[in-house]
Amino acid sequence: MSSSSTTADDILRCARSLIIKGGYNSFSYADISDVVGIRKASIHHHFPAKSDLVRAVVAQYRQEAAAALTALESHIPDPHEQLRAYVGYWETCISDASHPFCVCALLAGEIPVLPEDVVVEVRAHFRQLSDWLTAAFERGAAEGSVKLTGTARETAETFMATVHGAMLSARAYGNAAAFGAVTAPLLNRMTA
Amino acid sequence: MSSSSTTADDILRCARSLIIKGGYNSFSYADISDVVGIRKASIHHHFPAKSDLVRAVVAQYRQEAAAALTALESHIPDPHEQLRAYVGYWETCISDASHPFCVCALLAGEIPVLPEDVVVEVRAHFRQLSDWLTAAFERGAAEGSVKLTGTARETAETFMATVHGAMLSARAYGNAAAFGAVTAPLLNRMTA
DNA sequence: GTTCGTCTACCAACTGGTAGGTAGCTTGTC
DNA sequence: GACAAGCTACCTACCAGTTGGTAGACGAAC
Repeated sequence: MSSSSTTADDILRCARSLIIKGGYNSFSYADISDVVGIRKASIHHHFPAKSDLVRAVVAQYRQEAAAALTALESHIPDPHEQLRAYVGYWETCISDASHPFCVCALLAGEIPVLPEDVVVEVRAHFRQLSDWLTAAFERGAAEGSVKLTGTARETAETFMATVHGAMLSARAYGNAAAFGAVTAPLLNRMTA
Repeated sequence: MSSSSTTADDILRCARSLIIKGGYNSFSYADISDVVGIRKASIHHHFPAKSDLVRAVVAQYRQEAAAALTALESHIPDPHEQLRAYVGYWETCISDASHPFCVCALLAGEIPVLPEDVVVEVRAHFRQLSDWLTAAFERGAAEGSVKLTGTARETAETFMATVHGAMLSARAYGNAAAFGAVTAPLLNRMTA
């Protein structure tokens, strides 16, 4: 259970990037089999059903996101700069095409056709991110470095939605710069 | 070509609502066959390949959207109220669950796995909507009823992204009210 | 008498998933 | 130190059901 089993990690990594490409129904165990260099049946050994695999991908993603947001909080004291760093992270991911979409934002669009346990994880990610953003806006407003529109929660929800919509626009236009074009006014407006 | 062929329309309508549910790869000709009450092979008579069908769905959707936006423009003179009406339209669609997602916003997320001709249509919708919003913001700013953040184009792109992200949030939370919670601050902030 | 819409009957490829076997490692016991 | 037992990770071989798509026949309508 410690570390040796890199195969399960390889499968998770591969599944993640396939999900980012086109969601739950856009990939199969055969696709993973090709990339990881393992037989289809062996994937079922690690993740009995497809829903198990995708749930594991989202759970791992959420854990990493939580850790990254906590790290960001401890490295950057100013809430305004934290929000900028969050957006900057995605700007980098999109422009180098390494990880050009939030796993949960993509899966959220497919929720009506997703297995229930995956839906639960996706929903939890939205709550988690909204909570973090709300806290940042609250501190920022208290310190006077950030301007709210409505409550901190409302401002955070609007902020999150805009970032997700910006990912969609970048894909639609086939142009990574579209992400920055959307988020730059968002960040500017944030300043009191 | 005139009107008699309602079957093709039935197929288009059905395909549209299936796409709204979960995107390109979440439905099959068999699903449509069940709903429309026609054999799979007969669907192929109207739309030889799946990409033809989906391209037609998006093309029809774009045409309807263009007509609706034009109508909205002629009925509501004030640009600020036009933008409010646009958001209100989606708020209604989402709360009565009749049509709870923009076809093109959903497909945009899946672009890397979509047939090229569908991608072209989706991209065209984003341009079309962005143009309409930009024009509204330009007029609104000129008349003083709307406040810009950056250029009219930038403001429009941010506005569009926020509305799309709000659809995603409503799905993720499983709560139609989440759409309004995101868009209310968006509309309030718009006021000079 | 040809065009149109639908049908039945196929198809190969792929889907997620299962059954059963095997090689290698670890563990407990004599 | 030998050896059986159990476990893990992988394999081949298979499954039924579904996928998008085709061929060709039929009746109705213009």
